[in-house]
Amino acid sequence: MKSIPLERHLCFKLYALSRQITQAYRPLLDSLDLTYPQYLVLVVLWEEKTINVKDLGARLLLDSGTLTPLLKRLEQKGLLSRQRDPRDERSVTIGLTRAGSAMKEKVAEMPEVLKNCLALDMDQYHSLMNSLGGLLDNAIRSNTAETN
Amino acid sequence: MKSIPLERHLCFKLYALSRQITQAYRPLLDSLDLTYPQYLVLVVLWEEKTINVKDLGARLLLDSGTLTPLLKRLEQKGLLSRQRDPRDERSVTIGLTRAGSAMKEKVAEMPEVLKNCLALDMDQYHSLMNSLGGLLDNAIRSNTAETN
DNA sequence: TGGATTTCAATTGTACACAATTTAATTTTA
DNA sequence: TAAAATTAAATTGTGTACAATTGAAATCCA
Repeated sequence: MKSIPLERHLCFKLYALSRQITQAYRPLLDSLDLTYPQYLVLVVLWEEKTINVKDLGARLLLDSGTLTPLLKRLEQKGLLSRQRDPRDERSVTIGLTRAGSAMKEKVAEMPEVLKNCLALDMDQYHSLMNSLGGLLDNAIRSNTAETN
Repeated sequence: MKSIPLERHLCFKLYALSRQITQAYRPLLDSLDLTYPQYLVLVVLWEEKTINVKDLGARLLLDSGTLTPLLKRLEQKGLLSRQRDPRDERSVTIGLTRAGSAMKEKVAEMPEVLKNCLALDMDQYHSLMNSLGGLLDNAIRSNTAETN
């Protein structure tokens, strides 16, 4: 049986590219003592101001096993607060501290870093964004469909 | 300052899509007692028959810190062999066992799994493959460029 | 040629990912 | 309404990723 070379694997291109982008962000994020997933949590919080772990997980497609320790680290750094919802003690509400809000200004050059890394023009950017958006929706639907 | 919503982040789409594809592969890979990175190592070996850790790392963009324990696990499962190169004792040569070669037949439906997950037609597939290939090259070049 | 440098894999330590389980709280329903 | 079922986070355990260091071997070069 003939095997398909690594370079023809779409999954590998996505996997490798995603990691390379994280590498490109690393110098800036390191200087802010942030990891890439921690940055993504802040992106959501700059949008939402407040969100519980379940909804944050739904946005980032991450579960509490990943988020709980990550959120504790961000809390340790003084960037966010975690508190049980008094209306539903099962739920934990995440909110930004002043330092967490202020971090938004410090990551202003993130888009520029990505642009330099990928060397994409606006047309390619939007086209790729649309393709990936559709594929992500398909993949989520496909993975969510119960095999009953 | 206005913040960019998570959904407009190209990096997040790539990061999330890559993980969703791993999820789609999981049932099949689980049934074979393989992880996705372990599968990728086998993909390279089905191509090369034999390769050292350094070259394998260059192909997969992974370092020995990731590969050494991963390769030991594949060796434990009896899928590959690891041995010091007698010509250069610093180098470790990886080779497939019969079971490792035989695994190729068992992952035959991987492309079909991906196709069902993403619902891509051939044109979209090739177009995306080309875009991602170019971007990956750019990203690697950008990340490799020393900041001297 | 022999000490300095470089190279390769392994090791150490931190931080994700994610399946599976646990614990506590809420909701359903008999 | 009280037991059963469900839900939300946290916990546990395995396996990546990756920076930094280590140790051994090969290469450089004065």
